[in-house]
This record gives sequence, C-alpha cells and structure tokens, in this order.
Amino acid sequence: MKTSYQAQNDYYNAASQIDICIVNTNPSNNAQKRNSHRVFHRRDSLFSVGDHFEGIYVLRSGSAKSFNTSRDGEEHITKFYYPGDMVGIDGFHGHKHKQTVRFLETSSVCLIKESEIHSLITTSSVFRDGLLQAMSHTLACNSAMMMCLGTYSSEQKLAMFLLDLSVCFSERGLSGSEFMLSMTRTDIANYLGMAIETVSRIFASFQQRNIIEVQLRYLSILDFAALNRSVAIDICTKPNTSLSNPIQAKYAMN
Amino acid sequence: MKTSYQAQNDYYNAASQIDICIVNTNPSNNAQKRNSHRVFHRRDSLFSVGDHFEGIYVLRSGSAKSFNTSRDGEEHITKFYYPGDMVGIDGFHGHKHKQTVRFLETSSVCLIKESEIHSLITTSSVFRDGLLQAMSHTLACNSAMMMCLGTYSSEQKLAMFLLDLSVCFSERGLSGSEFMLSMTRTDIANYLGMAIETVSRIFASFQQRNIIEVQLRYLSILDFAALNRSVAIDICTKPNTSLSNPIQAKYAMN
DNA sequence: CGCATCCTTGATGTCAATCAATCTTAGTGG
DNA sequence: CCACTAAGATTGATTGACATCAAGGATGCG
Repeated sequence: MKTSYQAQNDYYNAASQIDICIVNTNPSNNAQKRNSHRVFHRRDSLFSVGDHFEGIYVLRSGSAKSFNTSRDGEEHITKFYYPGDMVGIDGFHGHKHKQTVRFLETSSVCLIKESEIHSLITTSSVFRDGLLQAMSHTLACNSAMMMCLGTYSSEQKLAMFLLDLSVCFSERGLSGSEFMLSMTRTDIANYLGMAIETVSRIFASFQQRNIIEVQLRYLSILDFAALNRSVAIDICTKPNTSLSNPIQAKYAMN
Repeated sequence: MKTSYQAQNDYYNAASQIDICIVNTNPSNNAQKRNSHRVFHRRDSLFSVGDHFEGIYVLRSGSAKSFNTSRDGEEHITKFYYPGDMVGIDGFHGHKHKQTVRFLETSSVCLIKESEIHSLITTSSVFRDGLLQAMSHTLACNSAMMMCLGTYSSEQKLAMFLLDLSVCFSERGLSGSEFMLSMTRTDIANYLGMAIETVSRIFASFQQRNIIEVQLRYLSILDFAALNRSVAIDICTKPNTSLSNPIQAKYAMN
C-alpha cells in the first residue's frame, strides 16, 4: 500500500508562541541560537530523570515522548511532543528533571538556557506572556488528559487520541486526516493506560466500521463525525442515548 | 467516637513560595492586599468555566476542588486545593478559565491581580522563581497523577491518595496521620476515576486490615508502611512479588 | 536469510462498574 | 424536640469491559 502522503514531522516554520518570541525579541543573536541546535535519533534521550536542568528545549523537528518511572520500574508516557512544543519545563523545580524525554525519530531541538529565559522574561513582555500562556495551556491539557484517563472507556480514549493528533498536525500545517504515527502501539497503550491488545482491537474495530484506515504506522481518518460521536457517547455501550443527544463537534471536521 | 484531633484547614502562616514572595517583596501594600481577601462558603464557586481571568488566587484557609466538564455534562475533579495553593493559573491562556473551582468548606482566598503578577515577575526574582517553580512542580504532580489514573489499581489509587493527603497536611504543619477529609466519597471517587462504592469498599478493607481508621470524614492512618507497600505492589493481586521487592518508602513515615 | 521487534487475533479470567437495597447523618421546618 | 427529607455512605449481587495469557503473522534491519 503506497499512498501519497506528506512526510511527517519535518522542520516547519514553527509558529509556536515561544518560537516567535525568540525570533521577535532577539533577532541579533541568531547565530548563537543556531549553535544551540542539536540533532538526536530514535531512542536517544534528551534528558533523563534526575538530570540537571539547563533550560527549556523547543522541538524543531521530529517527535518525542516524555515519561516518568514508577518505583517498580514501570514507565508511563505523559505526553508526545511535536515541532514547536516546549520540552523540559518540569525542571525548574529543584533544577532537576522529573521525567525522561526520548525521541521517537530523528529530531532536532533548540535550547533556551535558563539564564536566557530569565533575561527574556524581564525584557520581553511578548516572551513573558507566551511562556505564561504556554504553561497555562499545558495545565489545561493535563486536566483534559486526566479526565480522559479517569473516566473514558478504551474506545473513547483512542478516539480522543486520534482527534487530538489530527488537530496537532493541522495546527502544524500538515494533513489532519492522513498522517504517520511516530509512536508504537505499545507507546499508545501506555499513554492511554490500556493494554496493547486493546489498542489493536479498537483500531481493527474502527477500521471495520470505516471510521479509520490504518496500516501499521500509517493512519487515515475517514469519518471524523463518528470519532467525535465516539468521544461524546461511547458507541458500543449506550446505543440508545446516541439518538437523544445531538452531535456536538468538538473538533472541526476537515 | 470523639477523638481529639486538630481543626483542619484553618488559617496558617502560609509558607508557600508565592506567599512568601508577596510578603517579602511588597511589605508596603499589606493594607491593599487585605482588601483583596474574600471569604466563600461550601459549594460556592470561585470561578466557573469560561469566566474572565482576573489573576491568580492564593487559598488562605479552607479547601477547594477544581473540575472541568465534559460535553455530556459530566464533571471530573482534577485537583484538591489546600491553604497556600495557587488557584487559577489555567486562565492565562485566552484570559478565560478552563475549569471551575468550588469550595469544599468555608474558605478565604487572596487575589493577585494579573497586573500585579506582571510587575512582580519583572521586579522580583524571588517571585519569578517562585512562580516558575510552582508551575513546574504542578506539572510534575500532574504527570504523577496521570500515571496513577492510567496504571494503578483502585486500591493503589486510594493508597496514593491517602499518602498524598498525609504529606499535604504535614507540609502545612498539621498531623499527617489524623485528619478530616473535606471532600465527599463521591468527590474522591470522581477524582480517582472509580465508583463511589469501590471507594467505600476499599476504605472498609483498609480498616479491616488495620491500615486505617475511618469514620465518615474523619480519617486516621495507622500503618503507613502498609499503604506504601500497597502503592508499590498491589496487596491483593500479586502477593508473590511482595517478598522479592524491597519496600521503598516514597513517603516518610510519621 | 535469520533474528528481533512490532502487531494482530482468539480464549479466558478478573477487577471494578453497575444495579439495588439499606442505613446514617445532616439540615429544615412545624 | 422530633418528624421529615435529602444527601451521603455502606454493603451485597450481578455483569461487563478490559487485562492477561497464548500463539501466530508481518515488518524491517544487520
């Protein structure tokens, strides 16, 4: 199956707030900035639990995951990162990173050193607002994720995951309906707090119902409305309520 | 059953970073500060989803919960707040609050207006560091919570919840082994993503095993080690592994 | 090619949600 | 003060969603 789709997670003119800030406020030291760029490969770690905090990283290309480790050595993925995302904010507290960040593919990052952050915060109101808003936004996302983990069924979790990914790619100027998953099924399962077999089964179920088309890492969303419905009302369990409730589109349908 | 225990969640000389910051950096406008204090009662809302963001609140006494609402009207509690906690950081993004904060008992809060925040950030490095660290710490807590919701069994969730509460009260100068729960069973269940009946059953089970003593809102932890073990290795399901793994105490035992 | 990683699919077991009934506590008004 | 009500909490019985166990197929790299 050779479908034409865009290469994923390439460098793009990152329109993230933080990125804009740096460019706007510090046009002079672009050379210095470029020096702080670094390239990593799949399975490389950007930093690990306990590592000294140097500053915030901005992901320029590729993708990554962050996870923390429980006492018994189990890992739990808390977030996937895509170009433009800030990575490593968790390190301000105690100057140590609380989780590990590992790349899912060849990626490049740019470091904003802590000293830079402090000076930018005081000198640039754009940067300050950007940082506060980014953090604030992250907190809101975390809340949504907690709700998802705590109350959604496996099918709802996966539907939400796909819709979120879709939005994520759309925001980055890529197709929101056809993309490559840069993470394994194991990663997805871990992230959503379910068994890998369940992920597989629900993907199969979605495919059978013509909601998605999935072939290993390649994924295409065929029926956004169905996914949306699935998040609002679990398809399998309560078919009776699906008629009484109007479909509320949380996500734009492309 | 009339046991002597401290009144909970009273005003205390809040030692939170943010609090210290304000006092240290703005000793002049204490009068003004006091004007921004407000008192609320049980079931009152500090703000609701969509409300305009005015600034960050610091909880001075009492307790509160924050929750967001899904499309079908279901609520999900994302956090409980105790004196010294910052409330409302989620509002920076878009100047609107993304969740509702509601009080669990009579409480008082102090507002740090957005304009104040901006000026404090630029003028006071103590405040700046405090804010960044507090946010960073919150992110780390969120990660831990996600891990809990995603991978822990109900018993582990509840054990962790109790231990976290214990630490929370200890940090605030109250007893970490004997305290009042200011939230209902329903709130606890909602927060941990489980059924209220399960909460009740596990409380009963803990009590039977002499791990805790619980009488409605009153709770006393008798066996910290057991709770710790429970978090590390689920007591019921895998008794065979409990011998091979040494007990690693995440929480200090009081 | 051969090995390791990743993914899929079926059979079985179990944890916890749900349903249902009862009891307790707290709040209200006569 | 006590009846009355509503909210909160407990306990038991049943069911279902999902994890686990087990086996096999696909993919990709050295």
